Amino acid sequence: MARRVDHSHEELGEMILSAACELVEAGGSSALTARKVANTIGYSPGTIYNIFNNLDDLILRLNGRTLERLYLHLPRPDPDKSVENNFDGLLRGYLEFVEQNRNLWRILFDHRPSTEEELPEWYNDKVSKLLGLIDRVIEPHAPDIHQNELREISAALWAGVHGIISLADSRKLEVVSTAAPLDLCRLLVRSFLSGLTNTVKS
Amino acid sequence: MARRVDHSHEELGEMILSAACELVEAGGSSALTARKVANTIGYSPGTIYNIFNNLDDLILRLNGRTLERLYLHLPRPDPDKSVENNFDGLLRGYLEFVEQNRNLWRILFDHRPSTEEELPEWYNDKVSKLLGLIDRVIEPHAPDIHQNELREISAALWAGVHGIISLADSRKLEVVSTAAPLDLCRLLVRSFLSGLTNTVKS
DNA sequence: ACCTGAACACCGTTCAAGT
DNA sequence: ACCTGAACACCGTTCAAGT
Repeated sequence: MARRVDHSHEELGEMILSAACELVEAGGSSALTARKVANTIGYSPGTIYNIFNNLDDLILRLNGRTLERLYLHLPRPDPDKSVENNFDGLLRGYLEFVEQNRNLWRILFDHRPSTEEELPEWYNDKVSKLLGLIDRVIEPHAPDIHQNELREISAALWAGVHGIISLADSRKLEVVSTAAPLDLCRLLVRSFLSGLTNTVKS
Repeated sequence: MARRVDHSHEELGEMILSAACELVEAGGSSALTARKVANTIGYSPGTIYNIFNNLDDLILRLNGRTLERLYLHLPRPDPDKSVENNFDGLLRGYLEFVEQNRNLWRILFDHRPSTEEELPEWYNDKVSKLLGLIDRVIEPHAPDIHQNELREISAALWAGVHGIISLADSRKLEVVSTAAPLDLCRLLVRSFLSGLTNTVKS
């Protein structure tokens, strides 16, 4: 019908992502549809596809923002504190974020990269930045460690914690334990870190 | 159109679940639709809803079967073997199952219980039976442990391993480590078990 | 009693046609 | 050049009407 110069390409992208964010926060991932986004910003469905390749692409950008916000929400590791203290800070920060942004957090991990293609670099960078926080907690604990080993340790620990929180979120741990997710995470982290020195002989 | 006594209520349930299983194996969760299931078994869409409450209910039953099959696929812990050996057996069995049944495994964990209602007892029993395998591996390692603590340890360890495998599956660990999931799991399990004795003073 | 299949209220995505 | 909105090919779910 019309050519509208009300909003630039970039502005439209912003508006779409904001609308998507609101819709997910309010109604979970099933509330995020191209039609609803279009409706929210007062454009037609087709407009979404002028800016994003498809819904998957849109979700990937949204998840990028969530990663960014998570990074800003987590406390910075303090070299003067103990490893356990620092890790506990990250843990509590992460759980707090999950609680406050449950639906955004869910869509962050529910989303599976569509095909065999790699995730874009800007996305991997954001993930890497987050893992860097864990590196910085563990590094002083094992100063002579190889960079590769450090990354494996961070990855294993982070993935382990994530597993507990994500299974707790889908209520698949209720059968098996009444313990709070935070306590299970602490059990995992403490034992893992305590056992690390015996296992990795650096 | 017709009353068909070709198949009993139970037979229809079987046929539907088999068809659902095939569809998921072949095309992932997005290939599982009521219409396709109906088509596969030669009935109308409405028939599905005579047997199951809705698609969620159908998926829950399908997941029950997957849990059953996973239990049968895993090796039984051997009291004569070491904890590490036994756990490695479970680990390799689990990874093998995931590889051979990727789409069924994905739908098992993607599925989030719809409302606030509890999971049915028959489902929780199947999960519990699986966790029991881990209990039996750890128990001889710490014979004087409380039942509750044992369950927490099993849960934390299982969830941790699950986290690694599930993040690896969605390629969210590639950025951070080139290590194979099995190796990351071993790192987690070994350090955790090694550190356990220092952490839990039973 | 059992099963149908049309109907309702939705989807993602495309693309010829308008301004 | 930009945006539309109708169109296509799908969804889950229901329920009056058939046998």
